[in-house]
Amino acid sequence: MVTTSKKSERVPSANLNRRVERSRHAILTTAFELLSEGGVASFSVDEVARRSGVAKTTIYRHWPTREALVIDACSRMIAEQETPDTGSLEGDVTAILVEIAHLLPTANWSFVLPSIVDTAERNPEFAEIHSRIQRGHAAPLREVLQRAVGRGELSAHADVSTIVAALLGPLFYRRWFSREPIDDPFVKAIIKGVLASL
Amino acid sequence: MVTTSKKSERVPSANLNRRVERSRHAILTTAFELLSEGGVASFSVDEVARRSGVAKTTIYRHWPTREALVIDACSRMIAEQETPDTGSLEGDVTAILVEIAHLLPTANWSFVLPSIVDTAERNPEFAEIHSRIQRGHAAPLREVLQRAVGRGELSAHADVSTIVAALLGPLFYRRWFSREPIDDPFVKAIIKGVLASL
DNA sequence: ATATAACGATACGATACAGTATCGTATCGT
DNA sequence: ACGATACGATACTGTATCGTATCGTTATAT
Repeated sequence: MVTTSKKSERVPSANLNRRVERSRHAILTTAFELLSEGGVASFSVDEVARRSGVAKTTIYRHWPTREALVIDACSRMIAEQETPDTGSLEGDVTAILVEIAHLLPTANWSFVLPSIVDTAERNPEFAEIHSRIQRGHAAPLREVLQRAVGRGELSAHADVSTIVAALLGPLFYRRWFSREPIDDPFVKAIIKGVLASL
Repeated sequence: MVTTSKKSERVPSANLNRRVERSRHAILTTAFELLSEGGVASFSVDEVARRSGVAKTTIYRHWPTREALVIDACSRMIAEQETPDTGSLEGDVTAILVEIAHLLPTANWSFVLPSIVDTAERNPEFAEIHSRIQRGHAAPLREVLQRAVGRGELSAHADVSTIVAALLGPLFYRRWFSREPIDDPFVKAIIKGVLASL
């Protein structure tokens, strides 16, 4: 996105303007907020302009279409999660799932994700974003599982994808489908069940 | 919805008109189709009128608002599923999950459900519909689990809700989140894992 | 055969939204 | 200080939608 040029001395601003940065930030922040509240469907450029105080003209100076802005805002919603290293598979998995269980009812992205999933059902661009978000969620689990294989704690034949689904699936199910609370006993029961059957 | 009156002889039509029935059916069929294609957000009464050939005026004679029509159409999307009785818990659970695994990538409701989930996140009426759909999905599982408890095949202390989440969660996860195929080996692996840890 | 109810066609008002155009002003880098 | 650039305000076009109003036509039950 950053303009690169061979003759960097005549470029108006090698590092972006402060004003531009301010505008973009204000717009994106409001876009986040709006997405969290109403999802992708009810997102409108006019409303972003109203709330952010930035003129609609300026928004269209930075993003060519509404679609582009929504996609940009969604892309920055990917939850970066740290990968724990407790030494044991059970410890790692527990740390990850407890963290997710804590985020699921509160984090902003958990309110927007259904909207993205829905849109992704018919829109390839959103399918791509969704895929990236998804990989982000599963990445720490995949890593600790691979490590467990390396330590010999887990069979090299174990199907990591299946285990991830068995661990994350029930939590996601409770958040968006059965809408039951995701408390500690539940998380522990899921972990115990999955690890016991390996 | 059916009009009941004490003086049934003076009522214009005790059993509804054929015309009314035809109109309602044409409208609902088109509404289904439209929902399957674009979800709740992109659903419009004008489009239903265009496709069904039924005048918009007529649609509003039967449903007071767009909202009411969408809700009615969604309500009829609940998948009725039969409860198997193979004699063993594993047999019953397998029958149910294989059936769901087969429906998930194909059934109409699977394309609309994300949209309903998303809408339910902010709209109580849709939350209610979603809840009914959800109970419908889980009902057969709950029943065979209860039966297993009755037979002594399953401890009376077993947490049925947790087991349902452990079984359905991974399948739903693959359909809408990781978007991986839900093949027979996967389903079997999930069932084996859950039942083994009881 | 006829009255009643349902229907179709069309037009309408109100609102929301995407995206563009214009023009004057404020801010930035130098 | 000054020129380039970004910004704000406003207005505008075009479209989509909801929901209503009107009125003539058709199907229905009896």
